[in-house]
Amino acid sequence: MADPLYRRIADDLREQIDSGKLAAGKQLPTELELKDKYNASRNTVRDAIKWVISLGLVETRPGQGTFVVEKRNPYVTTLTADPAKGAGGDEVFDYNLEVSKQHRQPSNTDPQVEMQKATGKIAEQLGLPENTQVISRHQRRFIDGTPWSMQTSFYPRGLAARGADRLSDADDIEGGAVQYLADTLGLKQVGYGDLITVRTPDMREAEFFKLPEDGRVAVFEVFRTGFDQTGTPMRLTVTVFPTDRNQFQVNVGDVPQPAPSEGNQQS
Amino acid sequence: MADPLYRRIADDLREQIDSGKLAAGKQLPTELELKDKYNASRNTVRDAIKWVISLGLVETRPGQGTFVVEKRNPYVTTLTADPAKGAGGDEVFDYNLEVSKQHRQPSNTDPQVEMQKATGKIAEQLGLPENTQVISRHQRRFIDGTPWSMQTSFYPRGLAARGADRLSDADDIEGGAVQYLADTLGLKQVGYGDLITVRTPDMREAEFFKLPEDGRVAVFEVFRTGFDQTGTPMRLTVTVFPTDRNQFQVNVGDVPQPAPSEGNQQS
DNA sequence: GCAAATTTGTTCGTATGTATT
DNA sequence: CAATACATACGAACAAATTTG
Repeated sequence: MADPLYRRIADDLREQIDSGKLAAGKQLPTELELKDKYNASRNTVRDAIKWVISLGLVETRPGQGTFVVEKRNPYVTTLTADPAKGAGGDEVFDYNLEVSKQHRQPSNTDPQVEMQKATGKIAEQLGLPENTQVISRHQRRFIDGTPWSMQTSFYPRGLAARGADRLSDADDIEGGAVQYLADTLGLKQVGYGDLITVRTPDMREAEFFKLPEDGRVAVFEVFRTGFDQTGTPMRLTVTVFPTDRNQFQVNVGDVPQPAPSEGNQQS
Repeated sequence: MADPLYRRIADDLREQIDSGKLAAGKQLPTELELKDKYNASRNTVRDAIKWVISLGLVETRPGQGTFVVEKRNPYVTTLTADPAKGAGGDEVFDYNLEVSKQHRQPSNTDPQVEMQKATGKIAEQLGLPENTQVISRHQRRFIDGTPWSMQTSFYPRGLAARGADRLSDADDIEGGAVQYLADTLGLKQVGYGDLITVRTPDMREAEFFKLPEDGRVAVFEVFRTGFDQTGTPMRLTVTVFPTDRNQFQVNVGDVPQPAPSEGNQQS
């Protein structure tokens, strides 16, 4: 019991939440009530609450109170493409299809297209010199109306110059960009590599996903590099997903059909 | 300037770190110095520091000061097995091999073997009724001496009864458990599925990985379910990795040899 | 090895501001 | 508009960890 007071209070709150005595969505006693209950000052009680906030167990709403966080129903993205569709089909199409299969309603914004200079990681993954012009296509996606992911695809600008000019259009590309590149330039994506990382969200991401500004909810950042038949990177897709509502599935070899995780709930 | 004072101070500190004016590993001014610099109280300065801590930019060390965090060199785990080795070879062997390839020194503890009752997710993934006896084999791994992952594999107890009794031994299984099961029982792992999730670490994990106790550094939890030739789950491996020093690579189709990310550094 | 100085950690009190009901 | 509840801010004192002389 050498632990500081605010930690002991926090541990007691945590125990009540873990045991289900304080159910998800329920309101905790107010700061003033807790102050009396634990014979502590209001500041100490607030320190205890900050601790359990940091553990991701509760959240405070100004003027309302402190509430036990509700677990979200995670959406599972399968990174290993269905062989039937070839390696890494259309992102948007796949996405809408997969989400529907989990009986949830997908939607997405129109692509926002920009010309940019490739820097750092983008140039590196695409195998281009720094500051080469690239086409950037950005899209935001929702599931059942809640923001789910932000995606930006980068293509070497040379592809548009060589005839794939619709890459620069701010419209969805029917059948997907990969199929379009195969049709117009004979450029086939024969494989891709995904690099999965986790970091704190930046301000734009926190705003879009409605995450707390202090970065306590991390985001996945997935870098997908697609390769053509010559082994050259043909595109890089960077997708950001909040870790509190997303999971990934990777299947290798023979995996029985109803994948072990489907429309599930986290422990 | 409607922003509260502690946020303005925090933003100023953040800017100095992002711009490199405060380099990684360097010490920030002390709380008393910052208090003078910003004409704020010590408590307000401390609130500002707590904010940048939450953003993962700095850390405080009692008695020493506040320091800009050093980025870790991430270790990249490839989840899609090399086809040459068959689907999902030996975990330990693969691990040591892969780590060596990234020119870093792997090590791991001896397995800690226990008999347990399958509950919740474990029973579900293994396709067993709740409270069925399972063999649990737990191991901890290090890279260059720093703790890197905690892994627990669960096998239906029936496998040991049917002749694979070394599953219950607290020793490394030469050539890997998957190979051992193939040799003794003719049970071949023909495929596996990985489910990648992120959550806050529990106390044991925080202690082992030396993570801050308040859960601001999340962990990956990867569930790997292995299937035999009949499509039956033969084992479940749950591995926990801190997100601040781990990344995952998934390759599908033809991906050129020097994988795009190798011994790299995060942006 | 110890004592002093430095620096962050904990706890209280108090006052006022802002958001919501 | 009033009441309630969390947010911001300051001041103060003592504790604990670490470094330094």
